[in-house]
Amino acid sequence: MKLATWNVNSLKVRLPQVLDWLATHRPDALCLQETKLEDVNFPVAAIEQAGWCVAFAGQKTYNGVAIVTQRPPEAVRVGIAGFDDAQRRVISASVDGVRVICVYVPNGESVESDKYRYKLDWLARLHGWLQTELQQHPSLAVLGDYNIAPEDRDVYDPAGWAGKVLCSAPEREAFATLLGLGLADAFRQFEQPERSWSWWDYRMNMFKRKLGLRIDHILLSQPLAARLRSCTIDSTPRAAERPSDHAPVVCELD
DNA sequence: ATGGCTATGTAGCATAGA
Repeated sequence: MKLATWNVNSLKVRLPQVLDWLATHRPDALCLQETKLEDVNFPVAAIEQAGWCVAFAGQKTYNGVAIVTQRPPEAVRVGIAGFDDAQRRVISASVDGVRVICVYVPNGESVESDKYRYKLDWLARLHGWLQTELQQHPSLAVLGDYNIAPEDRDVYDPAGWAGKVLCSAPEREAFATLLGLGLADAFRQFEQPERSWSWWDYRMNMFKRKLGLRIDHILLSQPLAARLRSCTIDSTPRAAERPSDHAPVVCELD
């Protein structure tokens, strides 16, 4: 079984790249973030004509999440239960016995921003909800753009980013608290190349200079972690014409 | 060099991303 996540930064712009990537990699589920499309404008027909199923929850201009699957997704839910969030950042579905949760964690803007407070509150609500979800769904995968670089080795310039949004201690503690639920960071279950990133700023030729952050993650509950065989970041789409600033992260399970 | 790109909404720039 293959699971993946990709912040596409506008599905309207990136749809051809997404369809190409799906055809090449044939995941059982691909979680998308930042679709930036209202549901009425979501390209359901194009995705279904390519042979895929899709569940989605979007809004105008910002945010928006989706799960593309080979087989019809079951028990689709939008959002975090008990949290009336106007921003479309979470969608979940059951796929072949696995509960797949697609998350787009708030960016936070800067540690001084109100958006940073929202981010930390949002992460606390995610944590509380996942606790109950894990009880109901032992085989649980949480994939998405977490907007957190968990450790200094996930940052091209740890000293320069120290204490900044994406790297601040409260954010890293929130991430560690998610791992404390018994979830494993799939990427770190293996030896990986040093300086592995999932996001590169569009500016200053950061991709060509190999300067980025690892902020997109796949977290797996223990039953799924026991089936984990690989986890990689596919940086090839980042080198394409008009790329997303994020790369897909992929894991394979027995 | 607190800029630098890219996308959206909407019609010359503002907001947001990270």
